[in-house]
Amino acid sequence: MNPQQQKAVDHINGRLLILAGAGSGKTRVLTYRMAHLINRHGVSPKAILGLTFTNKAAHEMRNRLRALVHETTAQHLTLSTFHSFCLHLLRDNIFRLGYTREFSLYNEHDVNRIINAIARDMVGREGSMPSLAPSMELLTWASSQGLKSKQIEDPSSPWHQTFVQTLHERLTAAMRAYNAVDFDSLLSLSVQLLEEHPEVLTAYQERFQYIMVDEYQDTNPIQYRLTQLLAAKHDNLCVVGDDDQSIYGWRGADMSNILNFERATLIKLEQNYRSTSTILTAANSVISCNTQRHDKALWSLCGEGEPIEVFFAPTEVAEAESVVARLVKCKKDKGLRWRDMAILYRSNSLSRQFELALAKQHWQRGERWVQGIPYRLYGSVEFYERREVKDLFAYLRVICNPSDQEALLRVINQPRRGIGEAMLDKLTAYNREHKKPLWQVIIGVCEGAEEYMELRTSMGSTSLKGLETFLDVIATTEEDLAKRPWGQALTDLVERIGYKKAIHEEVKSTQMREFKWENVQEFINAGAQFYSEKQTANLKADLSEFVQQAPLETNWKGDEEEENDDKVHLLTFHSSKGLEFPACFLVGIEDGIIPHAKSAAVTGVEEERRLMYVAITRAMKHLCISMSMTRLRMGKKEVCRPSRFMHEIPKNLFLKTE
DNA sequence: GAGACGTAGCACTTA
DNA sequence: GCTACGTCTC
Repeated sequence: MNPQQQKAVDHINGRLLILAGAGSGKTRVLTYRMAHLINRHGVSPKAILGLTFTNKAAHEMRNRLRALVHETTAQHLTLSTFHSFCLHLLRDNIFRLGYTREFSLYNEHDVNRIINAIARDMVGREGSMPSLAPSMELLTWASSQGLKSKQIEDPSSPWHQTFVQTLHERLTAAMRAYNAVDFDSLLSLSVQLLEEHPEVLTAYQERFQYIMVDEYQDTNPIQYRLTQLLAAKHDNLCVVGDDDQSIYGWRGADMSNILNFERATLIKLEQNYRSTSTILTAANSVISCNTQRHDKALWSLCGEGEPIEVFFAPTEVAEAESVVARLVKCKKDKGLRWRDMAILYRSNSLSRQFELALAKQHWQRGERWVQGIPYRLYGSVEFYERREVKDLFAYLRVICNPSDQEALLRVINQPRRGIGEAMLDKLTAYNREHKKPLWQVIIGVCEGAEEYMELRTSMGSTSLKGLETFLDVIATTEEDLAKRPWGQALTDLVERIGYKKAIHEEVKSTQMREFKWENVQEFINAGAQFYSEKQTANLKADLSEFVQQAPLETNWKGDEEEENDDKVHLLTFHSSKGLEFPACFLVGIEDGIIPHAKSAAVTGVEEERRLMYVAITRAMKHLCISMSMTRLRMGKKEVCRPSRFMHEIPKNLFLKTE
């Protein structure tokens, strides 16, 4: 521990702000501080709460803690993401707000589908749909800020303001009717619950005597309120972050939370243990151009190291090929493994050229020449997001929460069973007009209840049969899950709906088919494993727990397995935060890409500069920055200029190459 | 002929 | 993944 780190560990009471620069040992300080509280001050591990933004950070913290305290002690701390913490809080208490414990958890994609449907209904069947992108953006913003419908503003267009307010109102009503909660309302409902139910708040306040928040610069107003509420009694709130690494303003993070943290002791961690001084000088001089920041400068004892390599390529293809050639050279000359190297870019679309170049490249493995450098592309579709997985989860969602109309519509005709759009329109129109849950409308139609006869007779025999089959699948699966091991019940579900055949018919390439089928198997395995760990008597409670945690679980296969693979990393600047690599290649460093043309108007150039800062500070020893002089955009060749941030790095740090 | 379904074309900031 | 459009089926 350096003196500042030690001070942060020892300072245990009251409000503490730790400004932890990139690579300054932030996680180390946090975990030592937790261990210190337990070992030295006799604090119960159950009284400690650590909130993070990613599962990875939470796992990492617990893992490191295992080395410092007893294994079982480490299990007793609450170390989780904001979202997962709120999920558990709501599971126990959401009944107080009129939802049931089996509520469905929607991700942004689910919500967008609902918004689309509402907008379609508002515009009318015939009317042409305006682009919903601006409205979606405003809605997302509103929910990250915890706004009510009437508080949503769009100064530039009164019409749009009203439109979005109405959308928001109807969306909120729909979510309530579906007994569903999205990622943002996971947080806002938790705050609402704590504010409206003092007995719940008191219980949480009394339990958590020491609260620590990681990546505090990324908190939004709701997360701010949540931490304030939880910490109000004991006031032992320690927040850690780096205002210079605040790169999520566009999704509602409010930097003033860290800039104006009240009544706090301030400790700055400025010694960097990651990078050479050359890399840090470059990073410092870029970030010092920002005005809104706590003043600080990173320094390191890692030595000066190599200069920063810079090159211009004539085209994006040439840029990718040059970068890949340098990877090979790094491996050969510096003895780096593939996994020690990363290609970083501002937007996902830039990855394509590099994937192609990596696949083409020949290199020497041992005695042999082989083609294709192995790589790991971050930000590809998460397991839970894959269509087949999402479909199967949707069946389970319908079983534990039949009000979940989004899930219902997703699988009612998947695989196809003859219920088309026209029929679904009729059903949902009835559901809206008569304010009956869609699920009940379907049951009513199938059973031929009096009030549904008119609707029933208007439907074709194929559609009716399809509905009956669907209801039967749901009922049988529910019975199965209640009395048999889930592994078997889920296998039967997949069999019953003929999913293998459906995949076979729908997907052309053998490789893709196999991939999808593997995902189905993986889904069944996940269910079987959950069942073997749980096995309580209450099916709905268990099933809903299984279903609810899925969207929050981002790494199904586990990071460790992936991290041990020897592969080059390809990732965006955003997803690189918190990581480090011996060699980093920053590509496409051109004006319009970074700073991004669309960003200036939204979150301003300072956030883009912070993003550049984050990217630079990922590099430990070797940093290479590249750009292309031309680039294809929408099929047209355009001339590019180097990013303005390049001019903010002292020239003497550069080594220009071809 | 209505409705279901298959196919082709397009997508371009960041989680 | 979404939309528009052509073809197939009840």
